[in-house]
Amino acid sequence: TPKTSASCSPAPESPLSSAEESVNGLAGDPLAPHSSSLKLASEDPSGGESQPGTPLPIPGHSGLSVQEMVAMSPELDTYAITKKVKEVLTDNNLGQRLFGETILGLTQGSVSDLLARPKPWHKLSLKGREPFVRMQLWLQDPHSVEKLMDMKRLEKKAYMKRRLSSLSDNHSVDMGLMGQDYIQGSHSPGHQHLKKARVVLGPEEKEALKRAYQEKPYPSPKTIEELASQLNLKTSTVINWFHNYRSRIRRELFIEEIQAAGGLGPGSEGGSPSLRGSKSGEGDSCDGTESEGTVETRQGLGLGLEDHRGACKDDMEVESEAGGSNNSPDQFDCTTSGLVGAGSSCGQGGLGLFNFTEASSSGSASSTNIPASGPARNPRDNNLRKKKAANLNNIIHRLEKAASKEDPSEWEF
DNA sequence: TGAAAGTCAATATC
DNA sequence: GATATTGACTTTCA
Repeated sequence: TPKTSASCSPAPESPLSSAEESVNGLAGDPLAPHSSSLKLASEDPSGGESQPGTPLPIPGHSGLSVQEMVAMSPELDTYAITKKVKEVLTDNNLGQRLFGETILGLTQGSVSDLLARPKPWHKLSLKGREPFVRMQLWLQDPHSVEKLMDMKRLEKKAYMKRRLSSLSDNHSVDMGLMGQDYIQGSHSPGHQHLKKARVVLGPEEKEALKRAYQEKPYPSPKTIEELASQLNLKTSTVINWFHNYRSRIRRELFIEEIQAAGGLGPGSEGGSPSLRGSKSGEGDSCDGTESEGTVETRQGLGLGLEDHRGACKDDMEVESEAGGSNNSPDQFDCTTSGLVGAGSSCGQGGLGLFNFTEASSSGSASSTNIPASGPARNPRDNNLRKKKAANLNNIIHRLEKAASKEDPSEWEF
């Protein structure tokens, strides 16, 4: 995991003081967290642990529901947010589980996925945007880290207490450990759940499914049946696999595109996911039908969290507008992704999360996502192009097939 | 209504 | 022990 040290990032003890400064400068912003104060579960009089599904209230915005805040939020750079969150968590040795359960109301796996493969803002539903808004607000809280640390300490303390009492009770069974053997929420031995056996597909099965996907990303029920019987799987497993694979490959391609857009290699920093979003993967990638906005700074936040809409921006165009990849990762806070817009100056005069700036999504000019020409900049680029070409070929193939059949019911999509 | 999005949670991996 | 992966399921959306 690459760790970057932000040249103008705040000290770990106050990771986002610059963000707060910028936020506090927003007089009149109804959503600016002026008196930002995360209410951690440790502050909960009940002392109860925060669980996924019961995220913390949004600090400083008690009058607004999360949904309202999400709806009012300007476009956020999800990639920059997750990058910063990862950085703060790593720097302060805070785990995804604690962060997820306390701040986002999500499980560790979801957090991991979210942090590793954030989707572009404009591709997220309102629900999907919620964790990013929460992350953003968390980042804005100058005491976010210490509160989470307190939480961690409390958890550890409670755990030790449980261990100790179970030991002193001299139970034949260690209740403290036993809970782990039961499905969450049911630690009673009397409710020993039958854990649903998890289907684990073997390499050959996966390979076969992938091959089938290459042939037909949207297999017909008949094909699914055949695949299921050939591989000795349930049809629902095959259906699920295709759903998941389509969804995940789409995200993978998105990440690759981001890196390619910035001329970056794997693991490189600096590309913004929202530079260019695309539906890719199963052949519905940007085909010129998706509108886009102009690349324009949306908001600064003092975290370099500008966002850029550009679903199908030409690679070279994006590269030039984005400023290429010359920016050092060290400059993240100020110049995330090399996308610094007016008003973003690392905590000074930056804009808050909910400070609406000039929206740019209206003026749409469609352009193909796959450059008709232009030299590939790196092997990853080539790879991406090949994938895109394959997808387009797939679309063309299906269209041709469809066109050759008069009866629409015979069309296979 | 079907596909996509979002998430959980078991399990693999580091 | 923490994080990553992924099959399954629920919710949302067009």
